[in-house]
Amino acid sequence: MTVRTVAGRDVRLTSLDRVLFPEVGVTKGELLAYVDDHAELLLRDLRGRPVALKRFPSGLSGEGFFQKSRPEHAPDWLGAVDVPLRQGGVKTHAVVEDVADLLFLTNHGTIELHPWLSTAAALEEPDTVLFDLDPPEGSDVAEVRWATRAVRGLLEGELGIATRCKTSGSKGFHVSFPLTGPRTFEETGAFAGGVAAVLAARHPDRLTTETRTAARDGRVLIDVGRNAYGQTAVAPYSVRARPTAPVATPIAWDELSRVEPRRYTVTNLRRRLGQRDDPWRGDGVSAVDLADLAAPLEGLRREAGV
DNA sequence: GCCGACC
DNA sequence: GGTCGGCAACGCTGC
DNA sequence: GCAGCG
Repeated sequence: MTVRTVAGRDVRLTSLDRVLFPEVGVTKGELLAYVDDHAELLLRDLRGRPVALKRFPSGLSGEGFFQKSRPEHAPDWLGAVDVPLRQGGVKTHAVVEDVADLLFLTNHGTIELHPWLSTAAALEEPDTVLFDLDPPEGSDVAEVRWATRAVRGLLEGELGIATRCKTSGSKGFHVSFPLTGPRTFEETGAFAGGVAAVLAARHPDRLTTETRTAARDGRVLIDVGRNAYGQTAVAPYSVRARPTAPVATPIAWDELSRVEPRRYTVTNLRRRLGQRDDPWRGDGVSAVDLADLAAPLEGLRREAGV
C-alpha cells in the first residue's frame, strides 16, 4: 500500500501487485500508473461531468459491474451531483475534477470511465454528438472502417461538420463533434438519428439502425443511443475491461485505414504518445450549432426517403 | 472494494 | 468471523 | 405491460 498526495488530498493506493488483466499480466499498480501518467488527457473529457464506472475490483477474472451511483464512503472531496431520473427520484453521481479523483476511482476497482455527454453544471445540455459504429460478429475490420468513413463523409462532406475519431477499444470506432448554441438531448438525438437513418437508407445492405441483434443481419450498427439524457460513452483514453487492456484512443482520420479498434493498450499507448501528439489537440474541430443544420439534414432525409 | 444482512 | 448480494437505466422496438 | 438491446 502506498499513499499518493495530490494537492493535500491523500489517496490510498492498495493491492498494487494484484493482476487485473490475467491474459497480459497488467497489475493494479500498472493501471494506476497509466491513469496517473495520462491524467490530463483523461480529464479533458471527464472534468466536470457525471461519470459512470465499470468496476472489476478483483480483476477481469472476477465479477464486474456497471455503477452509476457515486461510491458510498468515498472521500468527501470526490465531486458529486444529484441527477434527477426521468423515471422519478434522484441519484447521486460522481463528478471527476482532478487526478486525485481518477486515482481514487481506479483504486476502488474502476477500469472503465463513462462520462455523460453533458456536464454537471448543465445536465440537460449535451455538448457533444456521438456516433458509435458497432460491427456485426465475425466481420472484417474493413467493414466497420467503411461505415465509420461513411458517417464522416456525410457529416463533413455534406453538412460541413469537422469530426473526430477514436477507437472504442472494443469492437469499433466512435465519431464525434462538439456543440455550441442552445440545444437539448431531444435535438441531438433527433439529429444523430436523422443522419443514421439517411445512411442506412442509402446503404441498406451494409448499415442499420436496428439495435435488435436478430434484425441486424450482418450489417454495421450505427448506434446513436448515447445521444440521450442519462446515457454515457467510454471516455477518450479510458482503459477497457477486456483481456488485452485496450484503451479507447483518439486517432487522426488518416490513421483509420491502419488502426484496429483494440490496437492501443495500457502497455503500448505510451510509445504512441511519445512519437506523436494527441490527435485531438489542436485539431481545428470547431463547435457546431445544430440550428444551422436542421434544414440541410431535412434535405438529405427527403432525398433518401426517410 | 466495501458495506450491510445474515448465519 | 465468514459468506453473500448489491453496486444502471434511456429510448426504442416487438411481442 | 414486459423483455431485449446497446
